[in-house]
This record gives sequence, structure tokens and C-alpha cells, in this order.
Amino acid sequence: MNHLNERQKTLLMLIIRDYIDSAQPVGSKRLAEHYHINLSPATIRNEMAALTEMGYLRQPHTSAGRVPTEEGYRYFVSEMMQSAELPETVQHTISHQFYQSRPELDQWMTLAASILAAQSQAVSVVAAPHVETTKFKHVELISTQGRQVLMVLVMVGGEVSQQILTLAEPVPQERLSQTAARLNGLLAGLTAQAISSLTARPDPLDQDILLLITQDMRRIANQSSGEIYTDGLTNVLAEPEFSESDEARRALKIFEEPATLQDLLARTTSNSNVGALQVLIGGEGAYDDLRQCSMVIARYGVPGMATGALGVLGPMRMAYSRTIPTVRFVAGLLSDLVNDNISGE
Amino acid sequence: MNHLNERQKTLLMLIIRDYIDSAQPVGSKRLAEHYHINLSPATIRNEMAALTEMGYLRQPHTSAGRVPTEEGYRYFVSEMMQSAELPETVQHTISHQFYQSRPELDQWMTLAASILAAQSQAVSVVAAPHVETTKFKHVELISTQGRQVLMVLVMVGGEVSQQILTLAEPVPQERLSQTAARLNGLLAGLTAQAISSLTARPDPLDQDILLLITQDMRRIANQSSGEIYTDGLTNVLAEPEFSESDEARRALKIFEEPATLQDLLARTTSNSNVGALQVLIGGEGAYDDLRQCSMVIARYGVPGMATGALGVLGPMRMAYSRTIPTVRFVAGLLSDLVNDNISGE
DNA sequence: TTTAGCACTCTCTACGTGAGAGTGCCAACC
DNA sequence: GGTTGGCACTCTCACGTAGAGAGTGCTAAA
Repeated sequence: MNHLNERQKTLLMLIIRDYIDSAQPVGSKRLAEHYHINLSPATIRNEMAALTEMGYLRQPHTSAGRVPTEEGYRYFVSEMMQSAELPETVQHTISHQFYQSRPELDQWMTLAASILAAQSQAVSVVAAPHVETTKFKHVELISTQGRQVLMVLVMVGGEVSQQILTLAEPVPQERLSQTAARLNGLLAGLTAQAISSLTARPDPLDQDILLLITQDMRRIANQSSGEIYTDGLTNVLAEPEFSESDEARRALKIFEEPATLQDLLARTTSNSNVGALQVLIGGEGAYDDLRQCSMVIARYGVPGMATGALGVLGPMRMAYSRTIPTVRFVAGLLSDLVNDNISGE
Repeated sequence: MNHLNERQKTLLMLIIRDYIDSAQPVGSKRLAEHYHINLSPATIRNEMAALTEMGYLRQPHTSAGRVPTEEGYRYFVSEMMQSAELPETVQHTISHQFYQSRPELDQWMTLAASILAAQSQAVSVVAAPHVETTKFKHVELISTQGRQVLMVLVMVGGEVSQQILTLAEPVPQERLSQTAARLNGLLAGLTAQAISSLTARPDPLDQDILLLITQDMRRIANQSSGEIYTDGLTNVLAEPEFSESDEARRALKIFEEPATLQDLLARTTSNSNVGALQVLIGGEGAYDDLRQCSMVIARYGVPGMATGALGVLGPMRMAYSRTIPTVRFVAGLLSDLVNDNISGE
């Protein structure tokens, strides 16, 4: 497959780099002038013809310069993948921002999305970590007003779910506390499945709450991944390939349907490990509306405990050399944070 | 000011209605043909000249039809404001969706944003209700892992804040529970200010937690309004006036800066009452990037207790007759929900 | 007061033309 | 044999022009 000689390789890389910068088909003359390769335009033309023949480049029309094909981008990315590292100063700036923010998941996710979008000048997506094993730890029942009760559910991993219930009739705080205490003793460390196979409780209130707890735990476990954070939606509107707004609209529409997005993140990363980067070029056949786009995706977190996904979506002509190391770095950072959080520092 | 005769009035309304539908300058001939007014194009031309003179219409160029001015839209909106009512079937559908969703603020906000966007075919913004008086109700301290402790804070209004603390050294759950119980007895019903003026607690753990509680309460009180939810961002890209993507980009950029958006919602609605609708046409001088846009905004909630804001942003040529009643209806609905929530049904 | 008619203006589209950029190929060169 | 200069060819893009179409304002008549 890799039947490119050194010169073809350098030329292909140069062409793609130039096209990513300029968004314009690159011709032999331009290439010879701008980069000091000791080759005449004619020689370059010959090589270009070969690269076109091999499927790495194509011409928009007979008398235009060359534009990378999807295959070309794939080659470019795989060649560049190892070498790319984020400058240390940038790494420090980013780390700094994380360790200075309030230590809340919400803040981290927003920050990660914002950094990814700013660095890549494209749209970022961050899915909150999904706790993979939900075990009951603690429940609190707090009477708020009249028949309304606040139920706070804490999982073993530290995940919290809160919900306001409306009971059939007012129940004093004291009785709520007793119920909570009984359930805490009974359910500690159990999974939703284990809880639902328990025999019914004698006290009807206990039984009702128990039912709600299992429902809530199931809901948390069923979420294929956590909440979705995005940023940089307008970045992509500036790109020339999206100047006819309909193209852009179709791509951005993906972001208005969290289900689709979660699906995309989940599907494309289920077979990859934490730490490994995935680059999908040209929608990779999965979504028609993303045929003009590429995604750089990574999983983060602690496998078996809590993992999430994050990525950047942009035009196929995206600044991979910037985006790839950024995604990798931020994924690593979030993995560390999740790890710290789970293991109790 | 209102020196329009009946005929001018109907014509102006027709012209604006037509322009909102077609996005094209409307001419005298088209008007005479499409709507059965018993007037010749020539007569209509005369009236149009008058309306142009008065500042309600303008011509993009000498030989084009007429387009409404900002003043024209204002007249249109104020005329239409009272009459507009959402069809009962739509009202029912919307209510139904609300009462069927899970009774959580988060769900309601998302739903409200989604409904507003769908009905208006524009961008929606919903700011979560801001509790105006934060009084302490309850605190829970739950040991999660090692030195990490989950603090759940409940306010009198039912608002909840949770936070993960990392203590200097592990503390057993029992001691945490005792601390929580002491503080619950001490702080019940107090504001942040009242709490901070208490004398120091003898137990250092009590004192630390107390400090964190006041900090958290202050933070909640200081948020000028709650979280922002939006939907329908791509709707606006379909509008012809935003076909040059730069115009659209500038307007949508507003939505990437929550601060600006909150500012906008807060400023423009601070002088209006709950229930009253505000229609800002052409950015109303406030934001340059919104010069081509209009907003329909309303406050909702229970004054003095918890209020929020919601609205729709679209091109000046937005479907006011659909948007205005929708915004009014959804604001009413959310007010009811907030009210139910506060008063305990 | 309303209407018909008319000259005028402006935009939009289509069309043709020429410049420019880039190619492929061929023959010459090292 | 790989490399290069030259040349004919192709295609796009920008520009200018012309004609159609839509709409206007004005005037004079009903």
C-alpha cells in the first residue's frame, strides 16, 4: 500500500499542508516557488500526476491545481500522528486553566470544550464521563415544602442524582429520615439489579422510595454517556467550504440532537481504548451530513470505572497538526482528573 | 403619532405580513393581485408613498418594492400584540409535554427552549429561574471516598447545590453526620449574611463547613440569573438574510458567550414585570451584532421569590404572529411551574 | 379621489470575451 | 533515465454589455 517514494511523500505532505492553510487548489508552480524544493514545476507535475493516479489527490477540474482526497488526508494524518506534540507553553497554559477552575465536573467539561474549540478553530464536543458500575451508597430524603420531598441519591463512585418527589400526602421529616436510614442500611453497595430482586418492604413508604431509587439508578446506568458539552459552533461558519450556509446548517444540525451526537461518539469509540485517538475523515460513511467533515475523537477516563469521550468536528480541511495533539492532551488531562476524583487523590 | 387612516393601516399590515412570508420587497401590483382589496395598483402606490414618507416603509432601491423599516415592524407588533393567541390545540400539546416530562428544572428548561425554537423557527434562549432570597434549609455531608466529602446544600425555596470537598484528612461518616446535624439546627432559615455574622464555632470542622456554606450561598445569590439554555441555532441559518454567513456568524456569536447573553436578558427585562412581553426590534441600539435581529423576551416566575427570563431571537423579519403568543404562553406555563414548586402545590 | 397610461430607473440574468492559471505532453538536456 | 523548458489546450473567473422584468412616480382623465 505504502508505495510512495520519499519525494512523493514530501510533496504530498506539502500540498496538503498548503491546502489546509489556503483552502485553494495548489498548483505545481506555486509549490515550486513557495517552498524551496530544488525541483522544476514540470517535475512536480509529473509527481502530482502519479499521486493523483494513486488516489491521494484529485483535480476539481482539468485546469485547476490539486486538492487532497479523503485517502490523501488519511495518509497525511497517519504520517503526522506520532510527531505532533503540543508546545510546552500551551500545555502549561491549558493545565493551569484546569487546576485553577472550580473542581466541578460541570466546570471541567465546559472548560475542555472551550479549549478544544479555541485551539482547533472548529466545533468541540465533550461527553461527561459515564460511570460504568452504579452501586448504591446513600440516600437522603429532605422535606422541602408541603408534599414535596427532595431525594438525593449518591452512588459508590461519587455520582449524585437529585430529584423532587411529590407524595400523596405530607410526611414529617422525622419519618423520612427513618425511611432513609433503613434503606441506607439495607441497600449499601448493591446494584440496581440486586435491589430490584429484594422482597417487598413492609412499610409502604419504604417500598415506594425503593422503587424510585431503582428507577433512578437504571436511568443513570442506561445513559450511554453523560451530558454533552459543545463550543465553537460559529467557528465553522467562517470556513469557506461552508459559505453556502446550507452545507453548514446540515452539519451543525447534528449538534442540536444530543441523541445523534451521543450515538456518534459512542459508536465510533466503542472499539477504541482510552488514550487512543481516532480520526474520522469525510464522515467515514456513517453520516451523510458529515461527508464534508472530519472528526478527531478520543476516549478519556479510567476504563471499567468511568469513561467519557471528547472530540473536535471541523471541515475535512481542518488543522490536524493543531487539533490532534490538543485532543490528545486534553483527553489525558481529563483522564488524570477523573482518576484523581475516583481514587480520592 | 398614530396618524394612519384605516386603509393605510390595513395596507401596512398586509405589506409586512407578505414580506415576512416571502422575504422579498413587495410591490403594488403583487399586493393588488394576491389580496382582494378593491384598489388599483396606482392607488396602492400612492398610499405606499405616504407610508414611506412617514417612515414605516423604505425602498432598497428606486425601482424595487417596499420593505418595512424598524418603525414599521414596531407598528406591526404593537397592533398585533393583543389579538395574537396561540390555537388551543397547540396550547394543549405544549402543556401536555410539560406535565409529562420529568419534574426537574433541567428538563423544563430544555423543553421550553426546544418548544420556543420549534414554534418560532428561530433561536430560543431560556434562563433558569434565579432565586432571589436564598435561605438555608438543610445540609448533608456524605463521605464518598478517602478524604472526599459530598456536601449537599438545600435552600428554603427548594434549590439544591452540591459540591465535592477534599478534607485535609479522612473524617468518619459519623462525625460528618454530627456536624451536619449541629449546623442544621443552627442555621435553619438564615440568609448568607446572617450566617456569616455568627460567632465562630468551637469545632474546627464545623467552622470550615460553615464557611463553605456561606460561600456557596453567596455564589448562588450572585448569579445574576441561572444557567442558559438555547435551541434552534441552525434555524436562523436557513433565513435568506443570513445567507452570507458572516452576518449569521456575528449574531450567533452572542450565544457562545453566556455572559453577554445573560447581560442582555437581564438588562432588557429588568424594567419589565413578569407577564409583560418585550419586543426589541433591530437590536434597539444595544448590540451592533444584532442590528439585523429582533428579540421577543418575557420574564417568568414569581416576583420576589424566583424569576427567570426567556425569549426568541430571530431576523427582524421573524414570524411575530407565531412567536409572540408562544413566548407569552410558555412564560405563563413556566411561571405556573415555578409557583407550584415554591408553594408546594 | 381614483384610475389608466407611460416614461423612467434599477436589478438580474444571460452571454460573450479575454486574462490567468494550470495541466499534459513532447522533445531536449544532463 | 530522470529532469526540464516549451507549448498547445482547457477551464474558471472577472468584466462588460444588452435585454427582460418589475416597480415606481407623475400626469391627465374619469
